[in-house]
Order: sequence, then structure tokens, then C-alpha cells
Amino acid sequence: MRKERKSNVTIKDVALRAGVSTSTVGRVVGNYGYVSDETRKKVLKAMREIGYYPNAIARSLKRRRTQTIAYLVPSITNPFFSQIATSIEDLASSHEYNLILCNAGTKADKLRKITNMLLENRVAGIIHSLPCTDALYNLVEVFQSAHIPIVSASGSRRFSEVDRVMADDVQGARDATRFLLELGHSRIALLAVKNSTTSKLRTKGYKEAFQQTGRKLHEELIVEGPDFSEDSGYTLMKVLLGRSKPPTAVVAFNDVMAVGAIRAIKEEELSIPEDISLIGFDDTIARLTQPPLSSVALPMGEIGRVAIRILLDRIEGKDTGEPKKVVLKEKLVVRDSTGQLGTGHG
Amino acid sequence: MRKERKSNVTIKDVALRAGVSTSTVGRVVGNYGYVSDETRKKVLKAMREIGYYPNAIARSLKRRRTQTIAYLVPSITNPFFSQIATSIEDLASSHEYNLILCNAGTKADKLRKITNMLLENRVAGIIHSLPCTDALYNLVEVFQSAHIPIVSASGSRRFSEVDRVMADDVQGARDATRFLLELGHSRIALLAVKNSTTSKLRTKGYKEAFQQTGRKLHEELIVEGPDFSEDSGYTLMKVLLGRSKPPTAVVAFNDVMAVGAIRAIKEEELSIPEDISLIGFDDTIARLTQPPLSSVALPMGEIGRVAIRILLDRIEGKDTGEPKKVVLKEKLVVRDSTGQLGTGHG
DNA sequence: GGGTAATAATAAATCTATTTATCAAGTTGC
DNA sequence: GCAACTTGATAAATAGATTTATTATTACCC
Repeated sequence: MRKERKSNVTIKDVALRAGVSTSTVGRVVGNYGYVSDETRKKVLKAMREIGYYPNAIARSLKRRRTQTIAYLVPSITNPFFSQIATSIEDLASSHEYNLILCNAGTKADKLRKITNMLLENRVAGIIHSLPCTDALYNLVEVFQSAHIPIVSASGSRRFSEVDRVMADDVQGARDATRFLLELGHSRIALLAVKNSTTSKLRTKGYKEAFQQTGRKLHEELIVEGPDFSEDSGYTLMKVLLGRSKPPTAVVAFNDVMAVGAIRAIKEEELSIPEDISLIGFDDTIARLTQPPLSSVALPMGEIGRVAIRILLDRIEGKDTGEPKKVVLKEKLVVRDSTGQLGTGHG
Repeated sequence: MRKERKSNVTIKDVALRAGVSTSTVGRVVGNYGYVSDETRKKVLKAMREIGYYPNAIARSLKRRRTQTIAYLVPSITNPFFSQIATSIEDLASSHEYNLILCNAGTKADKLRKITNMLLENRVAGIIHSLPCTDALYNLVEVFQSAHIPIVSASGSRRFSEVDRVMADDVQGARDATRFLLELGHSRIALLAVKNSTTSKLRTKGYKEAFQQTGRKLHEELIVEGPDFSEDSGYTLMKVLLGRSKPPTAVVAFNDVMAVGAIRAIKEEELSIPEDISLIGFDDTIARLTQPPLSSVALPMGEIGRVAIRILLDRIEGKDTGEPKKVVLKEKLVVRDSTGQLGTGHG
């Protein structure tokens, strides 16, 4: 014989059962105002007995705010975003906020629809990792004028009126390149990607490393692929290896492209790191490659945590200052794909 | 000079502007009852002019139901779950439902907290991919008695009163094993995992393949690791290769363990597939291994789609029948890690 | 004991959209 | 011409919790 838990038990029923007014029950539930210990006990007992749990909808309506925030991503299957999502969810949940996850995809229509949905649902704030598009412009404008805070977590950097948290791609690429330079390499290739803001920043960091160490930069070793795929990495690496003066080290835009590069290198019967050193970016599948790949890890967890903290401060009015811009360090994780120049037999 | 979009524009303001009653506006927005074309136009015009968008909270309160469903997973970073999440989100969104994503982790407390949160927020239904635990029992019981539909999407199979959608692990493992048997292998190892229901089912399928083809099963080639990690795969494979009669083919519980196995095999200077054929499960990173791994693909997208369809039918009362159990086919994707027995030089 | 303050509890208003009951006006039927 | 019906719009009740204004009670001090 189990207790039937009806969803329509209200504060009124509790009040009736406890023999007090609804407002008194409200004060017990909401933990505000004056309630004597005796009354509180009575009320709590009644609540347990009839299986009451508060209605968040009604509460939101009255309070004119919800405990819901949204996180918008291009694609949740991308581990980069899902890790940010995890850390956001974690902190949000411990502050009693619910997270709506929105897969915005790449179509403008979808994002417009999501924008409306979030407005109608009166979300308390949003975090996004979206690239700059017209639909994002629209979203930012609409939420700004509705005074709902927005934070970009490794999303578009273009809106100076929005709080932004991002990884320092320049520094990450610089560190990776310097590491290779210090190992004695100077013919260091960069596998980049066309039309990518991040790629441009990493290229900048790559160049800075040469400047800072006073070493000669070989412009022709910067090659650009059409996308972030393994194939792209493979093709670029093939081209480099086909040249009369191939590189002795390579920085790839991400781990997946690095995997493509590994395939190309092995096909030419060269070995890593003896003949060629290789560094990836993202540190997602780097542990699993053969040999395990040195890779620049992005602080996904930290990006999410900082973003949600800023957002909560904005929501709760603890921070009314100017829009923030937080830049977080990237960190090179050294594994077995990088080695001193000249240890090879090439 | 941009139009200030205030969040507190109500149906009342629209009514005032259009010169009609609030109920009339309500009928236009909600698209019910009698409204003359002329009046409708007037109202729509007023809505546009003052930037009105309906308040989903108030609507939910009155209608006594929300357009929100929840998807519960152990960890969203796992690509298996994030792919299911994507397909759920997709269909939910096109049916005007919002998705709350809940990372339940492994702690019972967290799931209990989520359970309460979802109840308080009056979600219309939930889908989960959670393993069987006490906290899940509690969740199922609570939602059942509140008459909120639940669907298990590749989660616990134990609740016969809940709709369940799952992949056919027996069939997947059977097909993979048969494929190897047909290539001439008979010493086929299985890298399993302790205390895993899925592992037990795959072991069953593995055994069935031998029975069906009338081939001799080597019990000693079924080995169990403590978890699903790469290390676990590596260690198990090392043990197998150390034996006097090592296997000529291996079925690994998942792709990550297969990567571990690859590492072990290469360490012994053996090659794939010449000396040893290898099949993984999940088809997540299989494209990226060296050589590209043959792997049993699970129908994540289909699982999500079927689950959300069932859930929506339950929510909208279109399906009031007995709990369903839908079993979906797994599909072996053949790449380069599998070959005919005896082509090797071992 | 009267006056002030602090404490407890209540009644009633509020939040916004939906929906029912109601009313007014116009149409049809006999 | 009056009842019955359809159409179009309105007023008011409703959903469930919060909050303000209000009343009742107790405590304390001179």
C-alpha cells in the first residue's frame, strides 16, 4: 500500500491540515518572516503527511523570475562544449538553478526559435558558446533590451557589451611553439584552418614564439586546410612531407587533425617523435593516439565555472559593473609525440 | 534608436492598445474560440508594435502543464549520451518542447535532488539513460505515482512498468563474433567488464555465435576487466598475449578498450589485422585509430528519436496502452582492423 | 496599567495567461 | 414576432505561491 503522490496538493491543503493560514505555510516553505517553532513543526508535519512539494511555476510567476538558465552550443556532441556544459550544470545545480541545454546547430532559424522560446520562458540568464552570426546579433540585442544577462563562454568575442570568458589561444600556441623551439626545432609547421578566428589567434601565437626567441620564421610552413577534420590534417601533412625541405616538428590545430597527420607521417615510414615531433590542440583524444600525443589542453571546466559565476552574480545583482573579459591560460600537456631535434635517423 | 523590449508587456497592454478585451487577445494568441479576422489583425498589429511575447510561466500555471521534458544521463561528456541527447532535443524542439538536461553523475544525492527539482518544476515527462540504483527506484516510483511518463533510453531495463528503448547488445556481439568466425578465426577473445549488464548481454551474444555456427567456444578467452578504460583494455590484452596459445581475433567491449588493446598488440610487435583481428564497440573514435577500427555501431540517434516519440505520445495521451519495449539493431561497421585468418606472418 | 515594540498569524492583493460563464447583437425558422 | 441559435466580445474566476497591509498577541519598560 503505497502513498499516492498527487501533483495537485497545494499550500492551501497544507494550511487546512495544519490549521493555519496559507501565508503561514508560505513563510515556512519560503523560510522568511516570523514563524514560531511550534507552528513550523505543525506545518512541516502536515506537509510530509499529505506529500506536498512546492509548485515552482507558481512561485516563478509571483516572484517574476525563474531559477532557470540556458546554455547554447552549436553541437553538444562536441566534447569541448559538453565539458563546458558539465561544469556549468554542476555549479548551476548547486545554486539551485536548472539548466536548459540548447543545441542551436548552424541554422539561423533554429537560433531564432530558441531565442523566442527562452524569452517566453523568462530564463534568468544565458551562457553561449556560439560563433558570430546574424541570429546571434539578434539574440544579444533582444536579451540586452530585456535586461537578461548574457555570458559568452568561448563563443563570439565580438560583443563588448557582453561578459566574455575565453581561452588564450595566442598564449597556448606560443607556448607550444616555444616548447618545440627549445627542443631545437626551427622548421616547425602549423596546420591551420581557413576562416577560423581561433586559427588566426593561434597563428599569431605561433609567430610570436619565433619573434620572442629571435628565431627565423618559415612562412611557407604555415598551411591552411578547409576544415577541422582528420582528412584535412592528413592532406596538409602529406603536402608538407612531399616538399624538398619537410618540417621537423608540427603544431596541429586540434587533436583530430593531428591524428590525420600521424596517419600521413606513418605512411611515409617516418616515426614520431624521432623524425617528426607533433603537438595537437584540445587534449580530447590525445591520450589515445599512438604514440600518445602532446597536446595543448584548453581549460573547459574553468571556462564553464567562470562563466556561470559571472552569470549568477549578474542575475543576483551582485555585479552591476562594466562587462568583463576573462582570458584563461591554456596548458601544454607533454606526452610522447615530442622530442629533441636530431635524435632521429632522418 | 532601438525599440526597448520590456519584459513586462502583458496581454493587458496589448488589449488596451488594440481596443479589445484581454480575453480576445488571449484567443488570438492561443488560437482558440471565435475571433473575427478584423479583430485578429488589430490584435496582431498591437502585439508587434509594443513587442509582446507570451509568458510561458503564466500559461503553464493556468493550463496545469508545462512544455518541458527532462533527459537524465550519468555524464553528458560521454559521446554515447550526447548523441542521444541531440536527437531527443531535435524532435522535442520541433514539437515545441524544451529540454532540461540533467547530469545525474553517480551520487544518489544528486539524483534525489534532481528528482525533486523536476517534480517542483512540473516537467511533462522524462527520459533517462541511467543505470539501476536505489535513487532511480525512488525516481520511478515518485513519477509513476504523479502520473508523469518516463522512458528509459538505453538506461536500466529493469522496470517493466516503464517504456524502454534499447540497443540489441546480444545481436551486436553475435554479429561481430560471427563475422570473425566467418573470416576463419576460432580463437576469438572477448574483453569484457565486471558487473556490467551490457557486458553480460554481449557475452551472451558472443556465445550464441559459436553455438549457431557449431564452432568450439574457448571459455578461457573471455576475460574481464574492472572498468571501461583504455588501461583495462591494455592490461587484458597483455595477459592474453602472454599465454601459450594467444587468440587470433579479439572483440573489445568498447572502442576505448580496443585502443588499449592496440597498444598492447603493437608493443608485442604484432600487427593488425595480419596477426590479430580486432573489433570494438560504440563506433565513437573507431575512425581515428591506427588502423581504423572495425566497430559495432549503436543506434544512438534512433534510440533518442524512438524514446522521445513514445514520450510525446504518452504526454499527449495518444498512447495509453501497456508499457512498450523497443529493441533496436546494432550494426557492425567494417574497417581495416579485421582480416582473414592466416594472412599474417605470425 | 498604559504605551511602545516586537512577534505571530491572517486576509487580501498580486503575478499573467487561460477559460468559463455571461452578455449583446445579429440571423434563422416557424 | 418570438424563440432558438450563431457569432463576437467581455467580465470574472482560476491556477498556486508570494507579499503587503492589517490585526492580534505577547513582552517589556517606566
